[in-house]
Amino acid sequence: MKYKTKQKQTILDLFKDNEDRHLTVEEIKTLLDEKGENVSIATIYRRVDELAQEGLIQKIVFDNTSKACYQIKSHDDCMNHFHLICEKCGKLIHMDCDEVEHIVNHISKDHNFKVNKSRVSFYGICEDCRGNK
Amino acid sequence: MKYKTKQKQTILDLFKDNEDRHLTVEEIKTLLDEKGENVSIATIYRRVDELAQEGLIQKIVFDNTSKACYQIKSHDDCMNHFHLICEKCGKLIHMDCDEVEHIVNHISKDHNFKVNKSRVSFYGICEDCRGNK
DNA sequence: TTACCTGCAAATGATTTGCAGATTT
DNA sequence: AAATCTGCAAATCATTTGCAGGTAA
Repeated sequence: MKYKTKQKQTILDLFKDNEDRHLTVEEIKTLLDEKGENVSIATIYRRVDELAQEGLIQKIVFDNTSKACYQIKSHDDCMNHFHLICEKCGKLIHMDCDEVEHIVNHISKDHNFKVNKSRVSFYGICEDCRGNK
Repeated sequence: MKYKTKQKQTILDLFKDNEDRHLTVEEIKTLLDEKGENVSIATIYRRVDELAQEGLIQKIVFDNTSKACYQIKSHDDCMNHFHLICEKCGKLIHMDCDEVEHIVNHISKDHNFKVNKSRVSFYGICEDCRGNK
């Protein structure tokens, strides 16, 4: 991180405190406001974009929304990380699994494509909602 | 399709003529204009949304853009369909593969989640660009 | 005839940008 | 001091909506 400001650090810290969550820019704003850390929306957009460029967080846009989400990248990244999105209750389940790794190997070997990051989302009905039917 | 208008049919036909492509609303507009079929942007948004609701086409938003894409759904759908997106040249490769099917089975069985549709994208460097380096 | 459509132009929502002053290196 | 930042307000871009006719069932 060549340039470091209080605001940028504040934003990054928030991601560290929310390792397992996706945050929209608006959620970031609200969470920071609640902590008494006031960072303007424009700055959040700018820093979040930069953090994504620097590879510290990852940008994700789901098909059923118009807002971008951001999430901190851990060393194992999204390489073995799935999203299960319930179409009924909207719940987002993070699922860690070896299956993606298998695919990545397959793609590298059989399709000669070097994978840097992945996005794997499944839309459907979650356990709870299946029960409730 | 309970209600059918010339415009809606025109749009659906365009998707049929472009089975293998993702189209943005703007691309649809341009392609229709070129064919002398004038459908307003607002109508395209409305019909494309409806077609997606009806399950005839599918909405996709990639992480590196702010525009939604739409693509016709074939009977085998996106259940065994991957996206490989080259971060260097921007190329989008469609890849049909059994691997997704394996995962879907795994999710249903081991995670008790009924999958209706999937979104599997890998970002990285394609064969051509690997060679060019 | 009634329900739903169309195009247009105005409205909305998310994101970006220009600018003047502040902070980091 | 120079580079890059910040907040604010205005601008932009994609998408949505209200309305006054038009078309499909």
